[in-house]
Amino acid sequence: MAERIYISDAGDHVGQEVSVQGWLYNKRSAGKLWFLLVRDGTGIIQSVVFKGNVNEALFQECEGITQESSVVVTGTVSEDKRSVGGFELQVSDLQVQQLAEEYPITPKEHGTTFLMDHRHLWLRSVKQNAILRIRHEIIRACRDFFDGRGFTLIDAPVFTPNACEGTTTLFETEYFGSKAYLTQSGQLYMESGAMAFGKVYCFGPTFRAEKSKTRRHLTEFWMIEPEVAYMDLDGDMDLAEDFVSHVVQTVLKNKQAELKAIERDTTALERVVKPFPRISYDEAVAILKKNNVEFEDGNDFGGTDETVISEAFDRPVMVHRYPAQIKAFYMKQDPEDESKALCVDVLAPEGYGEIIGGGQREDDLAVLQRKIKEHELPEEAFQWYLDLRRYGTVPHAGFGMGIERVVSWICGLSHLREAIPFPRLMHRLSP
RNA sequence: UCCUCGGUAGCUCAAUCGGCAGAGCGGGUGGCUGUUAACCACUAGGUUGUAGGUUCGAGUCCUACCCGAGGAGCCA
Repeated sequence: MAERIYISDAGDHVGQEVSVQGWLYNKRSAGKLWFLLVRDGTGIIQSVVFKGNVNEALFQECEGITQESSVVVTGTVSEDKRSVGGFELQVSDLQVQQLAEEYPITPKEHGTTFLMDHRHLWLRSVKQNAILRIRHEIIRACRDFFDGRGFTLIDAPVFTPNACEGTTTLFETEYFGSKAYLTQSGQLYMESGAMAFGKVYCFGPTFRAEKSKTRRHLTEFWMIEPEVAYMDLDGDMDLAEDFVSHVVQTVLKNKQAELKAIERDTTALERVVKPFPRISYDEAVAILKKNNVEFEDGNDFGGTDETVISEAFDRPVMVHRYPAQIKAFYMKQDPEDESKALCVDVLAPEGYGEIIGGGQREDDLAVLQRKIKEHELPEEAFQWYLDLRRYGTVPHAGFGMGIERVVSWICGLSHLREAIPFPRLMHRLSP
């Protein structure tokens, strides 16, 4: 009985008879030869069926095997430069588990709507496979980073009773006769966690009912949010640049094959090492003015503004101290300039825009109560949050990083929808 | 919500001034001992998003609607 192996390990079995359990990716014929490209999720191996080596019935069967039929191929592993991947299988036996129906995704071009309609099958293709493996590596690097620094994972709830940043972008749902909302951030809960554990983070899905149809938005996306007690804005920026450079360098180290599969030029990624430039909002506005961008001082930056600012630097740039007016109620005001908030956005290079938003939180009870009133938020719903300022309040800070935006940036994707297995967009709820 | 663009074979697209609805891929049949999205020959495949209208004649022009894509705003 031939040993069952994964295609990624084929190089360790040259000269041995092994079997591979997978699916037919593509096939070609040349008279008395069949070239079956078999994939098993770990790779693709060319399996050569020579008429003289197998019985007539098996050779005949090759003709009928359709794309994506599930097959178990047995043969001897050999090294061959003519084969993509360098190894191939000289087939001695082949079993068809199931003869697939006509497969909709052919090796030729398709439009994105069609591919998105078949997302459950599209995941099988080489590029999508590579992207999602990189996503996995990014997530692992994120967790390793915080786990290795003594952070405790504190899971935030998905159902929430109130908004943390306005109500227009919340998904509302019925909850035993009252209303609940799907979370748009775990931050308020992380602040609670930081007061209990010192250093915490959460990682989970968040939801925004923004009616935005752009390549940078999903209605459901994954966010990792650290929060640290006794940390100020500078410490927050130190943490962010350590974090981002660790994630990028880890992917570069461990996922070269996948980056090559998606044809990502990694020279810009190799420059992502600390320190990152830190500029104030006012300095960022000056960059826009210098580049003749029409911009009204005091506004938030748009997508093209962010691109212009980030193009002034060769690595991610941290923009801090935005006008307090355009930021959320929980942001602490800069004691040296009350009109500014102690916040920071990290802008990725190459036009990928904001990947991180965070800052130091307001830790004074009276100020927070006043802000909640000013933002016309229901104070009732925030009593538990205000308790954090009543019982041992301390300076604290944190940030949120959108995983898909980072995947999109590291992979060089043109759209966020390929950065998550099953994207949820304004016009896309299935598959 | 607003702006722009689009909807033709299973898929990707073409169709000149309003004049016979076409190609590649995929499917089917046959051929080939080293193919790399193989190739060669033959073949089947259509209610042109929907509903009206103009016209001798509409994929093409007009009206309304439906669906989608990109962008704006907003954000990670």
